[in-house]
Amino acid sequence: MARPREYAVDDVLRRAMEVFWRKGFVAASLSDIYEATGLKPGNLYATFRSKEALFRQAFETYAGFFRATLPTDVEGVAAIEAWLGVQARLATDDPERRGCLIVNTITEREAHPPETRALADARLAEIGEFFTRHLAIAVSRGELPAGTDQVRLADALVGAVVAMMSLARAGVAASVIDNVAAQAIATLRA
Amino acid sequence: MARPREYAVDDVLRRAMEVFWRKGFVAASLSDIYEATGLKPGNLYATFRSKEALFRQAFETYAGFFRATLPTDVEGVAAIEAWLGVQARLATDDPERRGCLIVNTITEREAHPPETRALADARLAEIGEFFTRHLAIAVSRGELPAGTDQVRLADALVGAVVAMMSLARAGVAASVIDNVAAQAIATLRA
DNA sequence: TTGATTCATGATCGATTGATCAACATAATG
DNA sequence: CATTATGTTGATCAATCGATCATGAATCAA
Repeated sequence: MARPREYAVDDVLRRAMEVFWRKGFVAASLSDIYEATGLKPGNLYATFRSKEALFRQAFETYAGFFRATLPTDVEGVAAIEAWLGVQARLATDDPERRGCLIVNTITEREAHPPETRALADARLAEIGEFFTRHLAIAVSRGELPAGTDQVRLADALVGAVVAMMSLARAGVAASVIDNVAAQAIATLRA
Repeated sequence: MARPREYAVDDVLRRAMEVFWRKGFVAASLSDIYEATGLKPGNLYATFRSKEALFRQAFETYAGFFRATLPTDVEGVAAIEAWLGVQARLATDDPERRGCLIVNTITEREAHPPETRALADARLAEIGEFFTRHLAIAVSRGELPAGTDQVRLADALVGAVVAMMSLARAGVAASVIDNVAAQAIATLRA
């Protein structure tokens, strides 16, 4: 073929992700994207079909980073505790308090076509699967009582993560977010 | 004076609220508002200074309805349980799954000026105050142990409500939302 | 009835939106 | 070197955005 790209697609996606994450999909204009990425209209549209398609790829870029925060060196209750702690730290450490792009996208759901909604649904489901898997391990190991309502607990833990991210974006005190995580962890120890 | 209004301001605010609630502030165009309220541009701007000012009043209209869901006939643990149940039911019963305008607004925070952000902050704080008040009552009544970390519990309960509303908008199964509420209630009974 | 005052209407504003496209640049291929 | 193929650029598009304003209608007070 001919003429190689002068930029890395990954780099552009990461920069676009930052814009969408901070401003939201609707409020983020393509001018914002041009400025953040250095791309020009024609170029961007040749590489990424549309604003919506670009968003989808930027969203998946975010999902990749998000997935990378999941602990891999521990299992069961320890894995759940570790990840809640990581999420709390990430949420409170961000000076811009952007929250989580997945949660933000869910709130903007109305503005997106079905394909994008499905993508957000799938990423949210992944979070549930993480908890479901490690709760099962925890019960099988005896870290949690055999009678534990694993589904209810998993749903509540998803709720805790979603809450931490929403509250982070609200700009509440770090202690509030820490307390949501701490209370969720305390429940596991009961 | 002269010529009375042909419409009730309350009615217009309620209709505008519905639009903002469903579509979000940025994605809701004034055309949407004109259609929903029947008002014409000049008229709307004469009555409500700007889109942002209209939103603020519509937001406070929502806050009024929201506040009205708080239980007044019970106190302590019973009040908390009752309200979590009411919120779960409202969230899952809504066929449009709009979630909560307060939570939605927090996510759109970046798009709003300081005044509007402060309004959203204040409404979120109200939720915390409800839990704080009834937790104190619960402890003083002996419904909860004296050593209860009331601040942590209040933060977690705010988190539960925020989570229910975010998850409602995500369109998750009603059981997930019910489980978030149920787990929060279970924590109070431990 | 007249004058004053408020309300209602819709055309219109400049700005910005997401998106397109023709022209040109650059690299690999023959 | 010429051809082919892809990448890059920025002018430009129609549509829509939030917002304004001149005009006329409607009501009350005098």
